[in-house]
Amino acid sequence: MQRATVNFPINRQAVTVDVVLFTIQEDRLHVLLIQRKHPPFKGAWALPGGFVRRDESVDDAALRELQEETNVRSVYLEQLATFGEPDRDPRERVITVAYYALINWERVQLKARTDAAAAAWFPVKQLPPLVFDHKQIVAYALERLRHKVNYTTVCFQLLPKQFTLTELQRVYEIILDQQLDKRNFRKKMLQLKILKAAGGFKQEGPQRPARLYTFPEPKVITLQEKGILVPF
Amino acid sequence: MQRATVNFPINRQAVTVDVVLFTIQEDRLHVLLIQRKHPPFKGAWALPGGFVRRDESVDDAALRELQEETNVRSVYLEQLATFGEPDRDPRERVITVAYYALINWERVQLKARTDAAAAAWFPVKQLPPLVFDHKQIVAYALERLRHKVNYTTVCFQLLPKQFTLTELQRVYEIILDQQLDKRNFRKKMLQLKILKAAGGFKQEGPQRPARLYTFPEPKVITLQEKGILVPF
DNA sequence: GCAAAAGTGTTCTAGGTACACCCATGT
DNA sequence: ACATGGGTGTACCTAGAACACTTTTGC
Repeated sequence: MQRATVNFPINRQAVTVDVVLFTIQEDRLHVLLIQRKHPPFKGAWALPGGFVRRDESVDDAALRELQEETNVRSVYLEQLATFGEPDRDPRERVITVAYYALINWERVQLKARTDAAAAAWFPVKQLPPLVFDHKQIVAYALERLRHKVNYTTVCFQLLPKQFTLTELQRVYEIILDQQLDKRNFRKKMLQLKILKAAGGFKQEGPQRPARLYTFPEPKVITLQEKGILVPF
Repeated sequence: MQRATVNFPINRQAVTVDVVLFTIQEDRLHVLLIQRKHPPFKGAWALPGGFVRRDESVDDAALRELQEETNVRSVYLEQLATFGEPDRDPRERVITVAYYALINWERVQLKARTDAAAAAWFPVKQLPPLVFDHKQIVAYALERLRHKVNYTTVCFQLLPKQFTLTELQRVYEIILDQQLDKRNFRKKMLQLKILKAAGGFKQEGPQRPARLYTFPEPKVITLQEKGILVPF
């Protein structure tokens, strides 16, 4: 009798969101990390995140945390998985819903937050030690991103509105960590008919200007029917 | 100052797990549902699930709920996604971590639970009205299962230890909801070299006996390297 | 001998992979 | 004229898709 009523409050849990925000800088994939300002693990690096409020959806909480760190509203954000080992946080039981997000490097403007000492981008291959199970979360996010690249258009989220085919190919190469054949890449990308020539050209050095393209689809699309992008 | 301490208890949330348990009966994919014994929605059908306890991992909570319904310990269980709209439960804010699970029809033994009036299998194509967002969760589980079938060996979880190639093909056909070519199916399945002839034969009617196979790998494997099973 | 499911190979086609040279520009 | 990255086409090969008949058994 009493058990049912006693159990109720006991079952309430702390729920957080953590976001693995990727961008590309200097030809490498980077992840945004926050240096913790408060114990536990004060000074250690962690993923941006925080508590889910009672009046917002979990997705909204992730978006909000991201905005508080980066000042950016519209990023591509996708739920990854929920991590719920009872001892993953030493203070108390915390269940976290992990997300990953992609942002074009031109749009990033970091903003220090009150409860974080500093925010910085780290190359995903050279991460500092991370608190809790955040290393595992980043590894999982990277795995998901690598898979997703093969059959969706998530890569475009890492590029500015207009980009050249070579820049696009670089994004694929950086994420997949392997070189791709230029002719095969272009052939495949263009025959998908998802890119539109922007009309303009871009010239970086003393060479032939590169044609600029845009991705007119509103968001990320899955290419199951159109033709899979896969291993090239 | 006071804010930080006040916010803390407010941020505690009710967290549940819900499991979409699939099995195959009568050549159709079925889902296990529970008829609610208590308000709200008393008498309505819902996915099996319950609160995550403070001392167990979220995965363990899903396993425990499943055991309480089916009496079965080792099922294939995979986290699907977390559903966290603030108004998905009319009583209060409940965040649920959804799972899907697969079980061989021979191993299912339903057991009525104290807080559920009844448990029953429903064809996934003829579900009754479901409470909360459970209809959406089932749809998502089905989508995941259909994808997963193409590049993993999850299907074997729906079959007994020993099975014929025709039975295996039926499982694929039922899940994908399309007919497959017998010769191409067998060719592809056998060249993956993941099946072992069990030695025995199975005969159902007045026809040639079918060779029995087993799947010796301990669990579900991903076929990325071995060769993708995909659309046949 | 007939009904009913088990079992078996080949051809065609599409798409992935490998590969090398000319083009436009700035200095 | 040369250095630099942009841009283009073909041949080969593998894997998926389509397709029909023989085998084994019970009645």
